[in-house]
Amino acid sequence: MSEPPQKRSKMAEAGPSTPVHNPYLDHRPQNGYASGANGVGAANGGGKVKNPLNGLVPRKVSVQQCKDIMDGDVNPFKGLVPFTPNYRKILEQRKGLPVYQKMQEFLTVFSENQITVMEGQTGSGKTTQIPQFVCYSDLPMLRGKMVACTQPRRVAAMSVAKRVADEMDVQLGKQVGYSIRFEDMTETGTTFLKYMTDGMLLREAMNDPELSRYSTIILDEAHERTLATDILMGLLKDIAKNRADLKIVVMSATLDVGKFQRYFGDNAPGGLAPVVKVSGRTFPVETFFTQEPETDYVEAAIRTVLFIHQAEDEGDVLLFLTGEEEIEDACRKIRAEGEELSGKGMAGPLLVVPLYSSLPPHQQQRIFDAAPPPRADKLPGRKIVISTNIAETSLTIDGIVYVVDPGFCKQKVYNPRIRVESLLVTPISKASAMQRAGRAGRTRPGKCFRLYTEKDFVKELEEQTHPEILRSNLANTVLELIKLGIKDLVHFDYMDAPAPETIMRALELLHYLAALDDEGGLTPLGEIMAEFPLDPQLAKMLIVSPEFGCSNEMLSLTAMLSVPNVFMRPANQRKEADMAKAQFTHPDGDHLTMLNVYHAYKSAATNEGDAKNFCWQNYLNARSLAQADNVRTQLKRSMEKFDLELVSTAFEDKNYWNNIRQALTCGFFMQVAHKEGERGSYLTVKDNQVVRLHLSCGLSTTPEWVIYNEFVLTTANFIRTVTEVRPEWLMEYAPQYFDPSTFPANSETRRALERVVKKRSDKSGGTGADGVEKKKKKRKADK
DNA sequence: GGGTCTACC
Repeated sequence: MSEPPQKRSKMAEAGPSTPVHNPYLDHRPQNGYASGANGVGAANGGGKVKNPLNGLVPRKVSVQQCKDIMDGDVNPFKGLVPFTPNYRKILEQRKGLPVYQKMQEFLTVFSENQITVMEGQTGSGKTTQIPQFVCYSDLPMLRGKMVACTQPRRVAAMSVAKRVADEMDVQLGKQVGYSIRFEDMTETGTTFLKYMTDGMLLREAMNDPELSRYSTIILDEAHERTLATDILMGLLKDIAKNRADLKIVVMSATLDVGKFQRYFGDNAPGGLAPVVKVSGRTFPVETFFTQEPETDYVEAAIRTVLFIHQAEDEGDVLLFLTGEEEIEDACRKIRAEGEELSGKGMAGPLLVVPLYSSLPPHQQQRIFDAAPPPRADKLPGRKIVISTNIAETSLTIDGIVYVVDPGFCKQKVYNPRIRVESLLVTPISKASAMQRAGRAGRTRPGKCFRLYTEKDFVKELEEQTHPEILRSNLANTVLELIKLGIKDLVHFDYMDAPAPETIMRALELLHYLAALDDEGGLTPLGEIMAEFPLDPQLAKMLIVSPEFGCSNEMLSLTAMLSVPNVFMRPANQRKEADMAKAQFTHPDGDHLTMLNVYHAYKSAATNEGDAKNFCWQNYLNARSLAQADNVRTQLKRSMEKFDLELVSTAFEDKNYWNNIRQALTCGFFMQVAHKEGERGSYLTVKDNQVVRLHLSCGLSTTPEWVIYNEFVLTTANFIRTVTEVRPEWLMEYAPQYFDPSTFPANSETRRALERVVKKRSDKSGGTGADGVEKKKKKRKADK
């Protein structure tokens, strides 16, 4: 073996604390590293093999020292066992990645700064390589620390961790692992590089506000600006002030890296955090615009796809549309037109494949099928994928050469004034348009057809998509922030601050749910609510449910309400699907129907095959139900953790369903609508929005008072997943919210509430104690 | 008559 690396290190010589030997290595036995079977002594055959880490000073490791580790004979992270041939094969590939050329620059910036911004285009290799460079330099294992790298998506966290484990020649779940909801593939004391979802790191911060187990935190895909990443950025900026030992790397793909530099540059020279840029490895994409704006983008898109099929060279097409119905419709039309063209001998055969998230996995897989072979007359076959935004970031399809971009997508928007989150078809941003175009150049040069004018692109499209934090109801986020110890939510250092009204709405909700006290701190109930991975309303109804003797049922219901819709309704079998649903329908409300479905599923599904069969026969989404079951298990563990009783009322008891509806009321009393007039029209309480019951609603009558799970804004205002409630419950469990004197005089809602007050005082001669308290006493008395 | 972008805990 060559001379000890530190003698060659210019970097180490430059540092003030250049040691003769590495002081950190003296601590190995204490911090659990290199002990037992993985230990240095176990594999090095009597100390003849030198540890490549000897003499390295964490965070002052030079590029040469890094390369010595990578090119060495033994794996210093795995008990000095020799590297495998596979390791060397992958290493050669790694050396070809653009980011490898930036190792020197990255290590220098990383060594000298607390916060580093990394701009890397797709295909640069930053997601796999930068965390490894950080590990070589940071050497977290020598101090019992970890490097975290966050991802917006679970699959990414899993697949990248697997790849990096291979690259580092270690077993996944040992030195390199991942942590996502439902799955922790890490080993305490062994794992030093952990890929995880951003939401998972945020959860960890709730119990470890300094994130003290990490020496470096890498936020990847920060340009996506997920809610969790945005909150983490604010937190990390704050934590970094108190933890000089914490390093932060923010990785982004877009050109708008200046915003990250400014945000993280408070203490940097010129107010800009240092940036390292690395280009990607993609092929050029030629972009075309229309001359005139299109009036009907779906029609224009279909026309363009057929034009490409007839006029362009071989290569698959990706068309972006906004939703399931639009996509299925376009698929049918393109298939029909394609067959006609093919029949006339004007074009080759087509394979048209839809892609959206609610599609069952085996159908999603079809996007990877090969294009049909050419016909006898040599006209090439072609695959057309018609997709939602899922193909923009989450799924990559190789072989796409042509992208058709009508310029729209469905986006969540939140209106705090009426407290409604809805999906709207909106123009995409420039950044999104660039991302879509890039999908054409992954395997060879491609073309992107934009169905809007260049002028509109330049003048009308926003630079970036509005970050999620500006488009969401923040009830959940605000609860998390308070749990994280953030006192002043309005002045928290957001990269983009949400509207104060949005925060106010969240605080108001939490206050009414009794999660917050008058000083804005968490109540004991609020503390528990924050621990549940649920919206506050759902958490509340679950936590109070033991008082109503129905916590087993509420576990099932909250799980069902936390997963995508379980009812399937294929376009050509709507009648059959509706009939199947009717078997489960409870006349008093959709929440109760969902519970019926869950119970039927559980009794039918004793094994996986039966479960799938039951779902198939009843037009139910097997994936959703399996997910609900998974969620339920997790929630049940939380219930047990907080000693919340798991109880049921006997099914024969006349209060079985009422108890469930009352617990529901405790969580959702702010989502109540009151019937106005006889034409099936409702008015939401306080916000006074005119709404109608959604078509999917299974109520047998139109009750005077209903609780709804969702407000949907499509062709009109609808409320979805609706259950009848009694006004007595509203006034008993949410006396403040339903105090008649807080409603406008002469409003129909106020008069209805006053009638209830009168009826109650006639009956009992008084108002009585707080509802939940009374209920508690009643249950105690029952025992 | 009317019906679900994508993720995450």
